[in-house]
Amino acid sequence: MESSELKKAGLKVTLPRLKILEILERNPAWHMSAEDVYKELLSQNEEIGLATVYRVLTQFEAADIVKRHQFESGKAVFELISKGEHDHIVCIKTGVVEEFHDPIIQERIAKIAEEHGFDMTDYSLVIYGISRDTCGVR
Amino acid sequence: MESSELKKAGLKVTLPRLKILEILERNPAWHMSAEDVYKELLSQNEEIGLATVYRVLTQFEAADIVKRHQFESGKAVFELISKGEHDHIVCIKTGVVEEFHDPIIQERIAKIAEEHGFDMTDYSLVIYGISRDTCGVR
DNA sequence: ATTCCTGCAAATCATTTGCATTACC
DNA sequence: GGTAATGCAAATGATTTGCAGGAAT
Repeated sequence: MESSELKKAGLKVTLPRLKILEILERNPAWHMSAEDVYKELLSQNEEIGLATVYRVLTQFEAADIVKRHQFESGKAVFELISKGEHDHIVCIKTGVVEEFHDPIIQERIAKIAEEHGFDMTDYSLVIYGISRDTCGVR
Repeated sequence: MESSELKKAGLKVTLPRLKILEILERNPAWHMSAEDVYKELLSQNEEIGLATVYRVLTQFEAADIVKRHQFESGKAVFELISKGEHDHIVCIKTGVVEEFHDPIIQERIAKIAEEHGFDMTDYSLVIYGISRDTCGVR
């Protein structure tokens, strides 16, 4: 049950938090903005304010339940952390997001941080391009 | 002379544009936000509005004179493109930005884009961490 | 002269916050 | 019942835009 995840994070189990968690789990492929989550709630006739969505997502981030990404679009998107580490490749036309994982890159990144005398806390790698599949060919 | 760069981009040669270009060139190590540039202008007693700074930086971006980066800080930072390609390593305590360049990573990135059927237009790689040098040890 | 550029103030967008009310344990 | 969470509206911070006046070619 999902409520245990919330308790473990020291968050009271409330309807908004459960609903938002459920929406994120139902959209495994998609990286959702706060607005996206809010619209989804509206379409389910849930009376949850946008401010609450922001608050909950921020709490989830602090609790390592979701990860916040800043792609080029200006608005932050969130995804569940549950699935293992991965990076992103984003279509600049359609917004489609795919994921990848490359041990060679990760190893190099760790080495570079070390060489620069940094204790790495995180990194962000996003490839931007045009998906030949979904954008038709030219 | 810098004015040729502006003309080539189809931009009229004006005082604000020259001043901003000069400031970016004088701060080679630093990645400046619009606000940073604006403050620097003020300290030089230049009567240039913040809106103009934003407009000029956006035009420079479109003309491939500068690159816009969205680090985690919430505000965009800009740097001259002139220097070759490089990626960034950012100290989350001090905001210090260092640069690096790794052909192995770039090669892998190109390959990954290819494998996913993307025509890569760009990518963004930022390492976050704590700089042992500038943050003292603990 | 014409067209493009600038400054200012007001507008917009994403996100955050204050406060009175409500829901959990 | 008491504390923490929510909804709403107003506040904030970064960036953009409308418009009238000014500069560059």
